[in-house]
Amino acid sequence: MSAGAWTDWRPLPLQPPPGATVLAETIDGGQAFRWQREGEQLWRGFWGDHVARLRLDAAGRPEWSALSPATGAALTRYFDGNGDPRALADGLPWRSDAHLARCMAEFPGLRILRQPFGETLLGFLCSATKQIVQIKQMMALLAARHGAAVAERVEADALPCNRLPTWAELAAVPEAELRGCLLGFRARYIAGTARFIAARPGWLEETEALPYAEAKARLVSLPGVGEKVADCVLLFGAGRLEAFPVDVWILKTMAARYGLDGWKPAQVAQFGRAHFGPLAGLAQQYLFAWERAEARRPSSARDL
DNA sequence: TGACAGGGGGTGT
DNA sequence: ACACCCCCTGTC
Repeated sequence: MSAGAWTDWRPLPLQPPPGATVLAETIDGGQAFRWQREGEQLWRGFWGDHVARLRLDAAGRPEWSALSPATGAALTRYFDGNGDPRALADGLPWRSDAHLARCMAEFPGLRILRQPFGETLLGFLCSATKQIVQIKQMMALLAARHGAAVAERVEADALPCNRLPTWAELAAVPEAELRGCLLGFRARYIAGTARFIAARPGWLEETEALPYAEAKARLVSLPGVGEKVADCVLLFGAGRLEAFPVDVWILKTMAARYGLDGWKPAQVAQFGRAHFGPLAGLAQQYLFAWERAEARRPSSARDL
């Protein structure tokens, strides 16, 4: 357990540096569910055994402060674990896809996070027919009630610092208690998945290391994990940028911007992989960010 | 202030 | 197609 004091602020050398909008979209745009805004330019996030604060300095450069100096290296992996974001972006077909180019220009430096595999699975098991705010509440309750503390509480700072429960820990939690964490019908899925994983030591780690298709086949065998959830876990929790999760937002945006009206999710997924290539998941994140921004815009400006 | 629908980043049958 | 849970949000 770390000492209960924040380190000094240090630069987080991300290239290109994300602005406030892109940073918010990256950590709080549906990839991760454990970042909380603490101020206009200040965030606090949890992943694995890490707790970090993030902010932009006066020049817009990202800085971090944590409870353990080791969190610096973990942050770099968290943000840059999939490789150089500039090279990745250049590998997308923006030259021949005007809409994609527009999305990328709107969110320069948007990244796919490299999160811990197991807790990404937990997050997306909670995501079915839920919005981000509600998923975040579920995660917060699971961590507060069933996760171990990773740091002493900082003085003059009453916020708890719990990591999420491991799958082994979740396997020991009665389903009724899971329902108490706002999980609803997802509690049964999580309980079932926890029992499955707890009974097979090494299964999750092996799955993470498998090639995309084999890893996905194993994930969809878990209760509550279908195509969409499996692709989210592989994309956001295993760096498999070829994964192309198709949810209702992507279904809508692909229908509206790519003429895929009436296409089924599996067809859209096939189109996405063929059209966007091996980095289709990154393209998906740009499209998703664009649609989210559109939805927030006043409808009068949207009809243009 | 408070009740009341409506609908929500899917999955399983 | 529809049930599955139940909380959030917008509305009266």
